[in-house]
Amino acid sequence: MHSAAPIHVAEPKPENQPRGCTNFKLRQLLRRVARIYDAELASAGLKGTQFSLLSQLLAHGPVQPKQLAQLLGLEASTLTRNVRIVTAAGWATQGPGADGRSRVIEITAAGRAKQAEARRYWKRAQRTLNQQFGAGRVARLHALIDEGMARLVGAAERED
Amino acid sequence: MHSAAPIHVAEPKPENQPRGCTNFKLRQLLRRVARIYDAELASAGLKGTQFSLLSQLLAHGPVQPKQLAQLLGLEASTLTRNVRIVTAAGWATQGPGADGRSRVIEITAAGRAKQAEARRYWKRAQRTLNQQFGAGRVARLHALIDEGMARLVGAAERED
DNA sequence: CTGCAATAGTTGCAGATACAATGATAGCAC
DNA sequence: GTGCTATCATTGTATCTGCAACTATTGCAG
Repeated sequence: MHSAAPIHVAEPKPENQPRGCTNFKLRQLLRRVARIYDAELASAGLKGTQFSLLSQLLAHGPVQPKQLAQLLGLEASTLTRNVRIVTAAGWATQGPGADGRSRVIEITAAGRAKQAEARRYWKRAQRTLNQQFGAGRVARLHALIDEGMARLVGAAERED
Repeated sequence: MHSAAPIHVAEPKPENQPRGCTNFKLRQLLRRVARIYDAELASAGLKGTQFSLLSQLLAHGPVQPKQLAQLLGLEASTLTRNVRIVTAAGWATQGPGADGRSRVIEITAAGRAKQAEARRYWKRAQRTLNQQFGAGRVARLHALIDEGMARLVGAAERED
């Protein structure tokens, strides 16, 4: 795509020179995938991002916003707003941190219950995706993402 | 399917039971990747999505919103708003369609110029990604997405 | 022709996301 | 202890996204 003139005659070997826009392809895929998860998670009244947030809070215990943002790979400003939503729903609380500037975010009992409830629907969504996308492909996709993300993170850190 | 290529390594046969949340992983990756593209495209005053939209308009000529939404894999309502932005910028126009309900969207001369300008920055972004993520990995990612998307689309169509 | 279902697009609402700017502290040099 | 700088969080602004509801047309059955 993204070619003014789509004249590529024969598919060149998909080897070391990627064709097309990775950003666009990823975006398209994410939209489809997110739809599957959101459709299931809606039964628990959650969005995929909120489920991820609660899961991360559950796994890491009380945590500082900055650290949580890093765990989720989000901008701090985005995290502020995402946390506000789950806090308003009563699934998490925000208290003062050790430091006067900082805060501590913690999952509540209601949050744990909601995460547990949603987890069932999440599993259904993951099963649906595995079945439609192909379980082997999903596994290879995960591996590719894990490898590539590590490199992107490394490159970004070297920039600082 | 990249089996026609020289066998580099014996794929360490990934498990057929993927671990982790595909939705979350994709989201994380997209955020990092989009950042690379958006940083470059900002030099042309464009976002990645806008570049995709212009490129699609360029490649397909005057097109109906519904069809354009399908090409981009977007909801019709999302397309309405995205088109509004590029229209406001003077990069596209919306006229009445053959049908009284429908419309026709078309790229303008300014839009072509902008896309051409942005294309240079897009290339830089893609090169940066290839270099950081690994060109081979990007190629494999594309292949995986292409295969998987076809299956997701097929499954979605069977649901209607 | 009338009424009703189907189709195309838009709007209302909610949320996700980032960058830039701002506020509020904290740390440190002197 | 005063002032500069670094750190952490939030707010302002803009965009992207989808679902549900609504509007405007069209097509068609009766």
